[in-house]
Amino acid sequence: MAKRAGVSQTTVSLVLSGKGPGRVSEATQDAVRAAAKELGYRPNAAARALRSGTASAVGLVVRDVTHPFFGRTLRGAQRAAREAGHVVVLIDDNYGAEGRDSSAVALAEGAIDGFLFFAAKVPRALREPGSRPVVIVEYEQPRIPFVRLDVETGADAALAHLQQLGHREIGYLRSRAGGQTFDRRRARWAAHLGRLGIDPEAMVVGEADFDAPSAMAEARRLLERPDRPGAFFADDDLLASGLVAAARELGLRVPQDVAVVGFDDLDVARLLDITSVRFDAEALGAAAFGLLLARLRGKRPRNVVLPSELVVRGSTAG
Amino acid sequence: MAKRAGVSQTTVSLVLSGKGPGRVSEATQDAVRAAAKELGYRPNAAARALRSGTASAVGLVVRDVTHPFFGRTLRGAQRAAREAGHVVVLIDDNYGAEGRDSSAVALAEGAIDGFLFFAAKVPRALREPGSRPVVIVEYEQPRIPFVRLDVETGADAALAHLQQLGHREIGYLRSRAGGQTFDRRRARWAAHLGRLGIDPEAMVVGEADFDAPSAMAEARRLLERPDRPGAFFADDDLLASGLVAAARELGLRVPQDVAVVGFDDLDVARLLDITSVRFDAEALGAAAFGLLLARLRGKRPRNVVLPSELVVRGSTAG
DNA sequence: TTGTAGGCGTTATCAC
DNA sequence: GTGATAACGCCTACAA
Repeated sequence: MAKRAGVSQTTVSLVLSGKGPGRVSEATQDAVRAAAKELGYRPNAAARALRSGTASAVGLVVRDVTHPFFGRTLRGAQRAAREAGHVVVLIDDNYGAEGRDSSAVALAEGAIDGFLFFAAKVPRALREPGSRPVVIVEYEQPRIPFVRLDVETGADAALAHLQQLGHREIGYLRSRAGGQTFDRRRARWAAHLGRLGIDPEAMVVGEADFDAPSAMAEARRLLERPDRPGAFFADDDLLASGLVAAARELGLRVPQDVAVVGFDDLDVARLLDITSVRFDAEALGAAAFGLLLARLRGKRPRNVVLPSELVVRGSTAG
Repeated sequence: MAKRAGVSQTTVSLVLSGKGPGRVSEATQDAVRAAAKELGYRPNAAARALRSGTASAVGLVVRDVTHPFFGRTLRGAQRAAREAGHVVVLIDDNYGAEGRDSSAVALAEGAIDGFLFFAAKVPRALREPGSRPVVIVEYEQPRIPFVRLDVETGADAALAHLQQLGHREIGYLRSRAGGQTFDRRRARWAAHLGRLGIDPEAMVVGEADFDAPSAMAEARRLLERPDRPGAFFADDDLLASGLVAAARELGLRVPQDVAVVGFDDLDVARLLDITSVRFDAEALGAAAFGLLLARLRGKRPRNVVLPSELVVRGSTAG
């Protein structure tokens, strides 16, 4: 024990947990800190968690850690967590059909103070009263605080932009992985076409996974259809990139033959010069952690909706 | 306590920690499990960690969570960890100059069994005897087990491929973030040029961050130089993508005017049709966790070097 | 096959 | 301003 070095034990706890000032003399505090440093002593987090009932750790459940947008969100959450002295435990359920409590969630009881669900449904076990607080990102469920992006405004801006360029018919490359955020994009697209008197059901629509081979293959299929429209709306920049890359392969000119808009403003959108609806992913992650922290402190935080911004590039307005 | 429901307490521990068979009767086991489920009881991980000295959690320290290659590595590590009943705690030091112990490392004492360092230097505090086990990924330090990629063979294959296409002079777009893995790439490039009697110091070389704006800006600068060589070697596919995108902007034909090779076989390499040295990122992460697990079990595992594969695409052999 | 008792390292309460 | 003491929930002898 480090107390050997100085004099006491309670005092060590007081000093090292930041409750020294006002209770422990400056001299003693310095002595304790010096001894701790010398012995390389660190308070045991497990013991602290057990005794205090709070672990300074939050779990982050995500469906796909490999998506670039998530990486940025993760960074935002992780930074905010660190600033608050918390740690982030990662749980990748890889689109797993874990209707019941994920094993990791179970595993972490007592070692995790609360959960952030990223675009994933909260299992029943965590919805019961008395269970740990939860915040959802990019998803909504009754009675659970959430942070999400204003995809509606973003989608409307993108669609209006296409209309302004003279496009009436707009195809759609959707994400195979469903989710509320994509449902919202689809709803705006359908509403937009509806206003123009076009039946969305009759439109050219495809579906792909979030990876280049899948996106390109599906994009090729769509672009080769004889009824291919002059513009495409994609759930995400990876999918939009598939469209642009496939168009080039097929010898179609972008934007003259096909215009494309995507979402998220990923690096790939800049590289392929794709018009995109931008969101601040880091802010999303940080806001999510902020809400969870507030909940952990017993507050009832207000939900957050972050704005979007349309970034026009060569894939629409060459 | 769940023991209320059935009969005992020791028994609950035995059953729920999987040590029931052979010590506890089937009937009692079932009763315990039923009661636990009914009460929604979960063993407290903090108490378990305190008592047993093992937390079933590993820390993963990384310099940049947003890099796509890391996302895949993370998935591999996380999956392997979950299969072994462990959890991954993420620590993003964002290229931070944390020479001393990162606060997160300190924070996690007693709640983390060991560390995985991804392309990051291990702080002194963790190198001292008696501290928690560490495994390094894509980096080497004396006396610390590691997993890394065979970048040398990959680089040689890429350089030989360019030579075969008739390229003698090869420019280089480097990563601004240093690291052993990039030093190795550079060494092979320099050796290759040296063998051809070319001074690497006199070659066209640039440096950029791992993001599209930075890569494209630097690529533009390199491609506009009058002494621009006919081929470029890039530390990574993001940087290679910057070269290809900039070349297109400048009206240069790829691969006729500029050939480009990158590393990692990221999605962006497929989208931009870039020749790349592929590695299995998930296997890297899984192997790293495997080594750490072995160390946690008191073994002295053998280091791992994973192979590479050159994927030839249109950026070199159109 | 099951129960009892002690202690892991902290923090909180209460005396001094 | 500082020190003793109990308890957080679990695991592991050891006893029954």
